[in-house]
This record gives sequence, structure tokens and C-alpha cells, in this order.
Amino acid sequence: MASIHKLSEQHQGFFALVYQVVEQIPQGRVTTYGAIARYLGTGLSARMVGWAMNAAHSLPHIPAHRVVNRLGILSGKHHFGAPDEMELRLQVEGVVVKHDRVLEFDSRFWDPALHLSLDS
DNA sequence: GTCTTGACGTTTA
DNA sequence: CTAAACGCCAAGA
Repeated sequence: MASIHKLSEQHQGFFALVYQVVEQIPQGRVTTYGAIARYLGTGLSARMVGWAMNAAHSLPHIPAHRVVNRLGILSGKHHFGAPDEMELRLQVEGVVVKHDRVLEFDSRFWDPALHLSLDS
């Protein structure tokens, strides 16, 4: 019985890292795929974050609508139940969205590295 | 094993 | 603004 499933651990570890960051995004704030990838370690590419989010779609407590691309564009809106759901969810949290883009994105941006300084 | 696709990012034209 | 290319890493065919 020397069989092991180490692969599963790595698999979950990858998703878990992304989830932990996304979960901690404050309401009314947004972050980018690249910022998360950089926080986890430059070894990961921003694409992997988006890919993890696709899997996170099954999880109810993952505010995927708070994750946008570096331009503040709701690149993942088409992956929600309705194409306007992502935009709507942001609006109700106080984030102004216009033409699929977050207004004052620089001000709304929340960097995961910032949470590092305050939390252990 | 190879090839394509992808909720990205940056650069160049 | 669009379009193309490169880098990045994993999944699916």
C-alpha cells in the first residue's frame, strides 16, 4: 500500500492560497489577479489565479466579483449566472462600475500585501 | 507524449 | 482604441 495522494495536497494548496486571499478582500474593495499572484509568489502567473477562481465558482463564500484585472475591468462577468451579476454585486457594495469598468479603481484597489502588515 | 485554451500582464506597433 | 506577441502554469482533448 505504498500509494499516496500527495498530488491532492498540492492541488488543494494552490486553490487554498488563492481562496484565503480572496476571502479577506474587504467589502467595497477590489483586487487584481496579478496582485494575488504576486502575493503568493511571482512563480505563479496571474492566469493561474483566474483559473483557480473558475474552480472557486463552486464555493459560495468566495467573492469572485471583487477580483478584476489590472485595468479594473470585470473580465469574469461572463462566468457568473448572469452577465450583469458581477457588476450588480459590486454596485451594492458601494463600488461604482461603468461600462464594465471600476471607477476610481486606484482608490478601490486592495492589495493583499497590505493585509500582511496588519495580520499575522 | 503534443497541442490548444484560459476570469492575466506587459510590451510593441 | 485594436491587434499581435511573449511569458507564465495547469487542465483537457
